[in-house]
Amino acid sequence: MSDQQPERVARESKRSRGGSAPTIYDIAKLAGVNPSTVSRALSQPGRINVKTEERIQAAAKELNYRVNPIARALPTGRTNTLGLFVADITNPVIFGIVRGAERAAADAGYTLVVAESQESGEREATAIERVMPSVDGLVLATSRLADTQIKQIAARKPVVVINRELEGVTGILPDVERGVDQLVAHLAELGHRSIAYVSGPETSWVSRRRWEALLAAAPKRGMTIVEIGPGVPTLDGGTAAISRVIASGVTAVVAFNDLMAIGLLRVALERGIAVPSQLSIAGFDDIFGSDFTAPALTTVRAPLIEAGERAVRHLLSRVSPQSDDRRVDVEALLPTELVVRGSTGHPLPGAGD
Amino acid sequence: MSDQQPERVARESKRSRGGSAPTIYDIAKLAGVNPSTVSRALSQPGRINVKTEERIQAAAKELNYRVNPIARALPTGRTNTLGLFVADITNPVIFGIVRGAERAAADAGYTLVVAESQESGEREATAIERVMPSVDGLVLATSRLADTQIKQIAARKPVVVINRELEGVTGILPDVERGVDQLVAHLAELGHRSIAYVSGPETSWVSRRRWEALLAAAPKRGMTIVEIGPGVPTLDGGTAAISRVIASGVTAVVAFNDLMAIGLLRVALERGIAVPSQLSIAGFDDIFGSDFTAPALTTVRAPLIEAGERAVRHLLSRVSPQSDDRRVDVEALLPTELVVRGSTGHPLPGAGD
DNA sequence: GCGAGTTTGTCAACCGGTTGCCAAATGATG
DNA sequence: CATCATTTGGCAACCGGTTGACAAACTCGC
Repeated sequence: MSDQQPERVARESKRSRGGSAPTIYDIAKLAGVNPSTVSRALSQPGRINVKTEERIQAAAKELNYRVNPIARALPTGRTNTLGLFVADITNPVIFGIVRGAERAAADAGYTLVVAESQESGEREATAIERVMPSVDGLVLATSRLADTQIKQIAARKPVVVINRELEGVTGILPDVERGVDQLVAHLAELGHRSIAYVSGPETSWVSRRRWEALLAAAPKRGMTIVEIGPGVPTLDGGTAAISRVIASGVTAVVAFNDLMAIGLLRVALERGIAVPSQLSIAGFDDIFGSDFTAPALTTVRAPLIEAGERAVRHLLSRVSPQSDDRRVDVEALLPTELVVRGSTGHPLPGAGD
Repeated sequence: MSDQQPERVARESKRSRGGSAPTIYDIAKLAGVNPSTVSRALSQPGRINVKTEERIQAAAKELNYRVNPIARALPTGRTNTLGLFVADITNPVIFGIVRGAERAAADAGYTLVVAESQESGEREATAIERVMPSVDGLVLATSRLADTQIKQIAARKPVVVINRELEGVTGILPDVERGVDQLVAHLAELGHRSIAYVSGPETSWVSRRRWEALLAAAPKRGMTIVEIGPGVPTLDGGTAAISRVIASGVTAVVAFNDLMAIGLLRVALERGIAVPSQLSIAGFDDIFGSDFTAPALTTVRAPLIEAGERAVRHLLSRVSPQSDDRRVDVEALLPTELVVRGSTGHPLPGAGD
């Protein structure tokens, strides 16, 4: 029976009436070879006779062929896509991470899916669940998930977390001590003897780390330090803390992040507190806009773009080991550094008393 | 011949040794039905006997089944993914758009792919080409592509452009006149008689529109207006324009966007020019941080989150018509409004002469 | 000129769903 | 109880690539 390839014929005829994108079958027909040969020619250069390969390439160009990533992903399981999950995409701390990640992914020919959990662990879990099957790996930048949840996810797909330490999961971490030491030294040099730390969310690993680093550094310089918080990591979280800061009698306050620091700065100025002479203020991250304030904000800069880049590059090295010769150094902590601007200065004699 | 289902058997046995995610075949086996029945039960509730459907649901739950979006996308062509393309993800104007788009997409169960062209039309074209087959539609937020290129893309997939007017392509546009009228009226009221507009990139549709609106509004209030530019839409672009602004002798300057306005503000203060008494400065967009400056920036706010939301919602209505009853009103322009802060004020007598 | 070793390209299964078609089962009706 | 209409669910093709196995064609040495 001439059961040749009825369905194939049907397909060709359907295809020939244009419309949808060209497939390797179209190329195969045009070049007079088998579809699998086309597939090899396109994805494994050298596997095929040069002459044939050229013919196929020509046909592909003529049809303006683009490989269909979805069709390719199905049998291979490789989607050439990475997922980036952030808690709040409008938080300027995120921008740098997103940019670095996007750039590193695009450079490697990968697509980046960005999802925002809007500070909700539940939303985050849902989004991850949905995206999981169609990505090769995930970057969790400011996860609101519990450690165990993250570990479960990491057991299914390669995961990199940023600013979080988790056993068995690669973390991109800042060298908190470095910047904090610089900051504390800077404040000590200016003549401050007492600091307050306005902390961020209770669950924030970063906030704890910053506090611990301050707690270790301050006594070494003969300074006292108190913690005020926890608070929400926003402008409002900063403004809300001002009373307690003032009540504490310190001459310098370090906020969990720049947003809170700016909130503090604003409300301090509103209340007629001179910055920095009556109260020095410093933040963390050096976000966009932190030099817009008057006085501009002293802050401990974190290399956010590099964090995003490194996270993605590490993920790529795990996803496609051959891709990059130079392995990403995940172990090394990201260097943080103090950026001195106008919001810190010598305390007035008697300030803070 | 008992050619029963040799391959299926092989598959099952492979699958049974765990590892990969459960499939509808696993569910089918567990529930004792055909895979196609499982597919129907899961994607067309009601098509199947209630009793059977329940059994399948139970099996799915037991196996913790998640539909594989890639496998689903292949035969249907629907990926449940949208693409968002921006020129510069660190530009604060973008943040709102991204957030609005992400939220609207997530709410509809869609995944958002974000790609950054880094101001390069070529990169943008490449990224679009790569992502195109795996998205159901695209939002171009700050495209650097030529009109004809965009039209070609729009012919292949649903496209929505933001802040750009293009025949045959849906555009989400701001009501520029509204905010500009308010701004010009505000300046006139303060006593200004001459304005300069520091324009953005030559190719920017928005910059042209803003200039046209100013050009129309200023004379109505008996004010003169000059254009200075084009310039790059960044802080540096603003600072670079200061000499020409001063030379023009105006008492008020309106910058293409907030970044340029802040650049102008900074360099003006550095040069000892009092703001606003010697020079009033205003911007556009009301980006994050535009109220951090001293004085805070007067600006024409654009509802960016809504722009992103509306873009995606419109796209969704085209992609899955049944999804939403209420159609998105794309025609309506997004209302812009003046936000008065400290950077505009009465000109000093003799200022600008 | 012939057998061994390589290269090249074809066959067909497969990834995990979706869906048109149809037969069996069920239910309604006379 | 027979007949016809309606559900219900199975079969198999299909989406567009990838890839292991293998046969045909080609190369080479003796």
